[in-house]
Amino acid sequence: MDNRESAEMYLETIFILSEKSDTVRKIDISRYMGYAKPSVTRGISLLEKRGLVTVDDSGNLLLTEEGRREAQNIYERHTVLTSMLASLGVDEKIAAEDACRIEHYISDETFAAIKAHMEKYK
Amino acid sequence: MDNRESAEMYLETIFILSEKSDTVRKIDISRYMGYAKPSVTRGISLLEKRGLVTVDDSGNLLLTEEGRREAQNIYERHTVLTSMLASLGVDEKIAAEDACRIEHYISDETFAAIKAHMEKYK
DNA sequence: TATTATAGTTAGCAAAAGCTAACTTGTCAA
DNA sequence: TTGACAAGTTAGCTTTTGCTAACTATAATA
Repeated sequence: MDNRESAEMYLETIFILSEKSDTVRKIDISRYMGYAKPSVTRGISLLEKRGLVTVDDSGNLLLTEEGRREAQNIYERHTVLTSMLASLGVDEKIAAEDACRIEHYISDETFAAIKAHMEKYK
Repeated sequence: MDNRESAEMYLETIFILSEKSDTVRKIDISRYMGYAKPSVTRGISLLEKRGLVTVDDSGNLLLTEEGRREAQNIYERHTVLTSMLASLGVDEKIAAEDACRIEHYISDETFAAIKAHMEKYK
């Protein structure tokens, strides 16, 4: 959770699954990400400690306000980067895969520049 | 050395230092990367095992043909990505830092698309 | 009620890649 | 020749983040 890729992927996954269903449990994360249950247990508990996620009595995951903000940021990076790559002619699937990796590594400044560029030319 | 970022950074560093000086030792890598000597000892030995680097009797590092090819690839990614970001208006220094991170994570296809795009508009 | 399935946890392993402490070795100067 | 510094190695620690094995607890079903 130091280079934050892992934490960001958990957040993004919670966010994505929340859009599709009104309840998201750890097992859903586990299946979606292809991770073993104990990995998810720990991953989520780290997010809880950071105040980004809460878990209610029924085991439903909820993003806190800060968690939601972060998740949305990452998801936006994902979509903008994917469409940027696709606009360069990269195959849609590969574009999404690459976006999914680099979304964690670019600075705010770089992302802002890419986003501005995409808005200008769309 | 699994997501290959680390190995690629060692290769790239050897390549860059080779351009500036005709001998490159582990201590030079250590200073350039800001890593402790034992980290470099291990990093380089993994590259040796993979046949990407050799070390001569005087302790000079030499890229093998394959090592050189890989190092050059990464370095090219670095330069192309940096100028791509710079062309979007990202500050030169930040562009280089970001390029240095994402150069390890984009697919060949994506890199080819970016490179083609840059060549077209330069 | 007893059984079984599902969700989740605990304990502990593994790999990668950084680190420090402390050692060896070789070279060069006094 | 001796002493000291510089380069490199060895041993072993640390963190992150995946994993499996085995457990618990809850809920549904026979």
